[in-house]
Amino acid sequence: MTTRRTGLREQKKQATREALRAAALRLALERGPDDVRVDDIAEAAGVSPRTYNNYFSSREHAIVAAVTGEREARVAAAVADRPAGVGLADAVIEAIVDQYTAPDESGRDALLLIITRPALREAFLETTAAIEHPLTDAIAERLGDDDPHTARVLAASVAAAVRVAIERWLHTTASSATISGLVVPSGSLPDLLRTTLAPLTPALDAAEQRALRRRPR
Amino acid sequence: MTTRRTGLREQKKQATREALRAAALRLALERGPDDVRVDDIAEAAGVSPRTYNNYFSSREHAIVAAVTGEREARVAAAVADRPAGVGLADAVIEAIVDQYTAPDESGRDALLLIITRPALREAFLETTAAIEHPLTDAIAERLGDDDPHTARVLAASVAAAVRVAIERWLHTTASSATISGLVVPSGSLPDLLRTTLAPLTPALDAAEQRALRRRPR
DNA sequence: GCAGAAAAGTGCGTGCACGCAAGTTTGCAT
DNA sequence: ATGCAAACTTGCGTGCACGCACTTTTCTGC
Repeated sequence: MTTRRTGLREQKKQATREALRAAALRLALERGPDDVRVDDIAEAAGVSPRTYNNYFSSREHAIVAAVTGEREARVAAAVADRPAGVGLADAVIEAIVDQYTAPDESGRDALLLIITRPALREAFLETTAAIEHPLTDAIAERLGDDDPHTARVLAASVAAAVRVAIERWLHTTASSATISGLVVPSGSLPDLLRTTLAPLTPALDAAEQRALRRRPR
Repeated sequence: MTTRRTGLREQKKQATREALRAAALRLALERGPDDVRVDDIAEAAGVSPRTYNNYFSSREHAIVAAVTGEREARVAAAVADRPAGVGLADAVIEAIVDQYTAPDESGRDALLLIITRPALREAFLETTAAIEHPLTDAIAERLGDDDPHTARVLAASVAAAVRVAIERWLHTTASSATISGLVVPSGSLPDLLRTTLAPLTPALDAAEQRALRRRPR
């Protein structure tokens, strides 16, 4: 199940990617994200600047990636892992809530960093799009791959809704963080995700019913 | 109803924007889009290169904008114009189909240009995101602005679905265009849009029912 | 009308993304 | 073992996005 297409090659690749991620985050935390050049990141990770952007298309992506990790894969796995008994909507929503609540990103200050800088917030929002394809597969699995297009649309919609939720979360926490100093009341994120995703429940349910009717197990 | 915030100022601004759009498209058609520098576009439109990207964030956006026009505004208006009797789902879906079928973009060759070049296809896909905010307003209007958040999520989902539809359309037409030469069988786009948007109908209906129950007219 | 404010356009400098064409490492099969 | 092919890295060059400070134009209140 490990994503190991080929041996040594892929290992080094992941190692480089991880080194870049770590270096980017470390430097950003040390100096503040505006005083980090991609040359610095590349040097710290021991690769050429040119190689750097074989991995990341922007400085911001590298930093954000260090915080978000491989969340998209984890979300898809979490959906697949829910017992077949629970409804599709529940499976999807709870999987997402779980993965976005984890151990609070194993780095509060990193999250704070992201929240404050506009460019990083932007990049952070963009990561929501990454769950679309893994989630498509996970949903298609549950619907029985008869109609992969429906799964795709649903996954895209869920991803869009997650984006909206995080947008709102960033909006509110940015305001309150400005006021209260350094408080990051991330406590409301799960609720925000649930309420934002709620309007999509009927669509998920309907698709599930259709699938059951077509392929009664 | 005209977006006229202030007089002469806004006019000149729109004129410049239009000049840039036109210049970008003309040059792209003349020389092929890869041989157009933004300096050329700026020069052709009579502004400095620096001014150019006060208007467009990339060369591709300028070209695509010339073809898509202000579609997002037209979609929102079309939704608002549907009689109050028709259901929300129908209003939204048909408005979108209409606006994406118009007179086939008043320029077949321009569309063909977009379809062939990867960078332009990318930019074209991104335009779907632009309908989110206007559409949010239009949907909120129909739902009675009690809960603007629901409207937002639905609009974002619809935009995502439209993106998926166009992605598929580009995919299929790119293949068939390669084979058959210059044929652009855009005929299937409306159908594609309808089937792709269909899975969202339950969500739109449910939101509408909730609104009706809360605010029986 | 006129003065001051606001906004649009401009010049310049910097950092970055990305294509291309080597060079180098890894994998695989003989 | 060894040679070949594919993948990854690298240097270099080009075009571009964007911040900043400044000029010019348009708007607003007196």
